Amino acid sequence: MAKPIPTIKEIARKLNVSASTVSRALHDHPRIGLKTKERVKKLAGELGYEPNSQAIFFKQQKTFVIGVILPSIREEFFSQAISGIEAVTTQSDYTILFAQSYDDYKREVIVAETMKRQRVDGLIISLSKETTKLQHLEAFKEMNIPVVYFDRVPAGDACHKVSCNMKTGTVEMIHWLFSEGLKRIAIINGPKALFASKERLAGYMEGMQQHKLKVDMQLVEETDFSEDSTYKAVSNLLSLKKLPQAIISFNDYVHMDAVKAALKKKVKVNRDLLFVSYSNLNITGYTSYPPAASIEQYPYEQGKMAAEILFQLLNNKQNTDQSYIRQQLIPKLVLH
Amino acid sequence: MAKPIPTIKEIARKLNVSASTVSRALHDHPRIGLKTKERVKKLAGELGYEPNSQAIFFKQQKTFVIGVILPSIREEFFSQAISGIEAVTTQSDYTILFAQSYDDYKREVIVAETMKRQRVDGLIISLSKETTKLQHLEAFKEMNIPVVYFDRVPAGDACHKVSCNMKTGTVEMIHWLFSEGLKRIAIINGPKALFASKERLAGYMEGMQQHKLKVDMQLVEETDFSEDSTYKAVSNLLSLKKLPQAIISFNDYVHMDAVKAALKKKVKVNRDLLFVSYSNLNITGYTSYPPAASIEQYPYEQGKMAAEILFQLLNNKQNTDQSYIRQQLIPKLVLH
DNA sequence: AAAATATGCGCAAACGTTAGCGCAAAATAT
DNA sequence: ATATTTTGCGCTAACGTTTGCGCATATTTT
Repeated sequence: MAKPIPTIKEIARKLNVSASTVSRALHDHPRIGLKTKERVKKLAGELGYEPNSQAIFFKQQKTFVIGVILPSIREEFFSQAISGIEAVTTQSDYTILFAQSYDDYKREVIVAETMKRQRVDGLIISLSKETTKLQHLEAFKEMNIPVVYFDRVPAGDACHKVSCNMKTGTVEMIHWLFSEGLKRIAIINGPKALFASKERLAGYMEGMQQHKLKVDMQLVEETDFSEDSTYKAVSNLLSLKKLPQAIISFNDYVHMDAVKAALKKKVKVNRDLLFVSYSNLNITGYTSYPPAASIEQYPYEQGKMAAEILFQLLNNKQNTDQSYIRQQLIPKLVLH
Repeated sequence: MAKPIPTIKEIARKLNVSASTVSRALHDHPRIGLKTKERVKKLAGELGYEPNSQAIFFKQQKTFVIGVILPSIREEFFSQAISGIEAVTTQSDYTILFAQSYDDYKREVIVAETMKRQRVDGLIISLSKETTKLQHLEAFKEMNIPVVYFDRVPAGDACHKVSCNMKTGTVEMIHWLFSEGLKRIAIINGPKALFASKERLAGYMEGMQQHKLKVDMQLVEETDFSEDSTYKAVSNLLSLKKLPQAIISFNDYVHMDAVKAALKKKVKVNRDLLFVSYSNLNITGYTSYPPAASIEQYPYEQGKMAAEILFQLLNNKQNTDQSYIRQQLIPKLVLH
């Protein structure tokens, strides 16, 4: 019943040869005779032999597995990103050990440790929004396991990372809004701690200043991404004496909640008040009020690039070159 | 520079004790003296020792990894399902080896083989829509690796599976449509090969017959899930002499494309023609024309149940009981 | 015919960890 | 004081695979 999983040893025993001969025969080693090779391969086929990667990788101190930690796969942004990663790993016969942090720092630490124990060959991670300390990830460096961050990346320079330059993107957005004649531009930003929020804010400031528009901090709101929090932000903006003419939402999800809130307040969306956003997700195409413009952040490409950088690091094991790779994608403003 | 990854051996050497003592000390084995335990744990902490799961699992012939193969994580249904799976695996210190088939049979075969080589302890899979042969998965059984199917399950009885009873759900849907006074009910079904399509069709037939509505096969269309294909299906339905009063779409994605098509044809969606669907995804809440009713298929719960069944099988390794576990969830009709 | 080379295969060690067994010394019971 | 138990630890083998080395036998070159 519980048929034993066929091993090289078993094949060797049945064929009265040594395990090394079987191993070499299966790998077409030149020093093994043709007849022996055939006998081995035939039996291996019949038995349905599958090499035990666990054993091989254990011996080689390599797993051919890379860890991927994302905040939440339910977000289209991340599900596209992981597909980009997968596109690269598949080509190199790597597999993905997957976990979500659910934007929970503690969980991120736990799953990171699990992956460390599993001896992933490398790690690709997009940080949880709570994450400020990086010890759990520094530990990978000490074990010589390369880590590549993407999208939600740490601020410092001492890491490999891929991200979109949201500052540039935001400046471009402001340009466009200005060219449409809109001057009172509000922004619903993410939590201040997020690097992504800082970038957006910096871009907002710069864009406004480039057009000699004075920055009114009443127009800068914040959301923790919950629907309630976004609702509050919209309420605040709509209760200003001088109403904003445009609202930039942190991403398409915030955008959708913001529109929902505005509709409740009887705002004529995209007529009285223009809504624009980041991410450019497919789903907004199905909604009643897609953003008038959205900044494409290329999640698939970001994932792909992160994976490519990781493989570059894996193949440069000698690590002669200690510099850090930092790639920035130029986001694109997409008009709808 | 390339600091060696700390091992038990290294700790043993530095402390002048044997490797077995270190191993036992770290596991709080009663036969190890208190002082020794402390010395070992202290050094292990300083060195940042992490047990090498690869080695342990190799020895134990167990990986504490389960494979998960899904058609596409971009679909909210599957991203919810994997979260359900993860909720269970986390509790048991298992990790997820993840891959997508992209609804491509060949890819499904390839990733299944990779997982076999990686010696996953078990596999959870939702079949690609192209999959009709199951040899690549039968191979797992021969290696005594349990396989649990969910949602897109094989038709036969000889497997463990979790799914929603879409026949019941469809009958219920017809009941409701009938109670709303609608009698000419069309359905845009999925590819005939899919078990899910067969179930829906069976439910459709039964529902119609229960209300003495004659089944007009002109009202039964089919889509391969591409936007074009769905567009064609809608066109066909709208060119019938007697127009349908309601359209049941295979899922919410088909529904959204169907609505898009209908709008192009100047149909007053949900007024002249009622659109209903399956899946009850969150995103439809943000769309202009959410389905008037949708059948909740509990993806999170399906994933969770599949994982629970898998663990049940893993813990019953003796496999005394050779029966197959088949769970059916009762779908719920949600009105919008 | 002897020497050099090529061919075909086995032996043994190694990767990191665990667990059964055994052995000495210390502690307890007789 | 002797017998028994307990405590603390080391030795060894094992998991499946790969690989350097070595040893025959077979083939080719002088």
